[in-house]
Amino acid sequence: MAGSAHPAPTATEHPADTGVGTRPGGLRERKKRATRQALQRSAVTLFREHGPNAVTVEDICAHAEVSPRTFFNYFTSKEEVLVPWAPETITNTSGRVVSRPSEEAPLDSAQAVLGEALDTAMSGEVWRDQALVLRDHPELIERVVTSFRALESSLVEGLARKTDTSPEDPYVRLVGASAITALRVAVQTWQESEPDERLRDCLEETFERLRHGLRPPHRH
Amino acid sequence: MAGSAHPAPTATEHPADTGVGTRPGGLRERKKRATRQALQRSAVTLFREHGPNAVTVEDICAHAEVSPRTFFNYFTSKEEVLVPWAPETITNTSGRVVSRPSEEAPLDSAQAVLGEALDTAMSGEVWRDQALVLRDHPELIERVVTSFRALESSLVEGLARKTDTSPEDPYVRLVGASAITALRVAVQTWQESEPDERLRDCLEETFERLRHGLRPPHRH
DNA sequence: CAGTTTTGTGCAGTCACTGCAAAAAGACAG
DNA sequence: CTGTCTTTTTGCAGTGACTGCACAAAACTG
Repeated sequence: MAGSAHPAPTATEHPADTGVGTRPGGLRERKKRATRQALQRSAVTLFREHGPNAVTVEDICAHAEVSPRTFFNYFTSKEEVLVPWAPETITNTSGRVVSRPSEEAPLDSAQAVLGEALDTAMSGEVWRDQALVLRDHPELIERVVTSFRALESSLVEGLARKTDTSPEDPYVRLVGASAITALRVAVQTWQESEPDERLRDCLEETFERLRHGLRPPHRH
Repeated sequence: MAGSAHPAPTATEHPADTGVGTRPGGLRERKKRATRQALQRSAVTLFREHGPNAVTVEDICAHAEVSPRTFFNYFTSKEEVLVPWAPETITNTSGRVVSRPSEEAPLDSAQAVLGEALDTAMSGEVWRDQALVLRDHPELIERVVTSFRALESSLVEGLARKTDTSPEDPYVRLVGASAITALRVAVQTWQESEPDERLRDCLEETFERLRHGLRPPHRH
């Protein structure tokens, strides 16, 4: 049956890579998601409680009731549980950019797509604790930065396709990188602002400054 | 002798922190610099030859002819040898920003200061190999990102003092973060450009795009 | 139920990194 | 030169992240 959807189903897949053709209703799928979520929730909770340094992978797994070895079937490092983006979000980003209106400026497309990504992230159950842990332990950014770069790459690829250039084009690269930077600064600003401040507004304001060429704000 | 230059000379200092009052001519000072340099040169060279993954701290120390334990007296992680900034550069940055002309726009001050920092880094003997290793092994950026954040912090602090605001001010933060991003993109672009391209020009062009609000370039 | 595929687990091993205490070596006064 | 103080190097023992491998357990399929 060479015409099957899976040309090479023989390859052993790791639990983390949800095979494309796996039906969402299966028990395996549900268990996999449950395990991943349990590990992430346990880890983030313990990080928040005792500080990331004091928490070992063994602790996390004890709390999630799985074997220590299993942790690394789902996350490549202890701190990866702090990544706010679903793998799917990163993958989708380039496509979302492409399907923005063609007359829209690249920076605006980036803002729109990253805004959606942020909404998705914030709807996750662990978002708040993730953000707090990262705020209180800036060293951990090291371990999370790779996922931001992945998001940036996807963003840049989308922008390149949309503007019919290459992902190596300096302009497109700068827009992508600056957009991610704006995202980071917006979140940081938002975290320190009044509780009723909306993240969407912080993001808008930050991108607005970028559009104004980072000129100094007016004094009154 | 409480009147000495060192009020508390009893504290045990680690070799990495060059005590403020140490005379530059002393044999200790020279040996310390030599050891640090030997370790860095050995590490970067071996990284370039066999790939960072295949090189252990033990290998590095064997090549530099010091004990493995000594490595961690100078660097906090194996990959820290790839940081292009001298610790001094990071420290000086805020001051350099402050001493820029007062009428200069913040983004321009940042460009000027980062340009100098880049010149300093490029004058180092290991710069080229550092850059190549980082280009060929993007995963390692994780371990270097902290030093970029430190540079960013120093930059932001200088900008805040210069514009008489606080380092938490969203505008100042964004300018600092964007400037570092521009630096990164400029270096990346430069690495892929023709060999006669000047890094200074890439930097100028990148900042120029930022000043133009990241508007799309004109089509001809 | 029997066979296949995927997921969980145990085990052994490598290696980065740390604290501690003692050895080695430079600095300095007399 | 000698003894003393300070700084740097080193050895040692330990923790814990992470990996490869082989096998057990569980889920899917017919």
